[in-house]
Amino acid sequence: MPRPTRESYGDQKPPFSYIALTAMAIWSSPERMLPLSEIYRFITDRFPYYRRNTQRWQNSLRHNLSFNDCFVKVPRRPDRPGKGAYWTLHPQAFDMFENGSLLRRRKRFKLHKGEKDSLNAELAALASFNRAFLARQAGAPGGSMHNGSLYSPAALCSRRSPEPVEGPDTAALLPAGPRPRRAFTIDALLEPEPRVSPSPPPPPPRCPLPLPPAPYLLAAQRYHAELLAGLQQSCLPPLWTWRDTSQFSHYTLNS
DNA sequence: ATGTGTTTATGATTTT
DNA sequence: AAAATCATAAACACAT
Repeated sequence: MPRPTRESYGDQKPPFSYIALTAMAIWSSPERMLPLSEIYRFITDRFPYYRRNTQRWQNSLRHNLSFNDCFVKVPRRPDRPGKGAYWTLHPQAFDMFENGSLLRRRKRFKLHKGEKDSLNAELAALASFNRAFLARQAGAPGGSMHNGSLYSPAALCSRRSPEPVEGPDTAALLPAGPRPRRAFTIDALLEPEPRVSPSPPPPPPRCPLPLPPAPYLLAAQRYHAELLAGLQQSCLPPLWTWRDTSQFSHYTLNS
């Protein structure tokens, strides 16, 4: 029998759409979000078919990322420099595949105008937020950061900001859902955390400085934490589980 | 220059 | 048959 483990499809094209492949990649990552290059890598690592043809399928993949509302482009955290943005799945997009099987998509995921606008406002706010952070950081000497989870204490939050951080201050919420979410505005993010969840499991430990703790950095981290919380809440009971890529039936929700 | 993203267009395939 | 989904190409902007 054809060895059933490891890179099973060989040179055959796997029966997954690009949307499915991308969803796998994103969902297999610990943070549920990946930059483009790592999505590529996930696919080529597991499916030899895609080791050739590059340029072709990668173009298609990029097309899918920007065209489909189920994929959300999240700006990089300023303390995580790198090439592109991160891509994640929209919290409401988990029922895209019927029964959770990645083989065939059940319904198209399309956001309505208002929802899309809200989300875009959020992301734009975060982007300008990050820009302001970086600008400020550039203006302040001293702190040579870059070291894993740097929390460069000084160097930020020094004097008045030379440029008024101004982003869309629409009180945008991640659309709909019974999910209680905090408004994502710069002001809201800069405020002290209003006790989000009973168990605060922020992997990056917050610095307990009461007064001037790198507000931008904290806010960006807070944003990511909330995004993750939203994702996990949406899909927690059924988590992606697959042991191996050898059988597509393993690519199901909750198995 | 190259990697990322966005967008429009066209044809194939699948679902209903 | 019509509609939805999917694949591919291609033009373009933007940033590094």
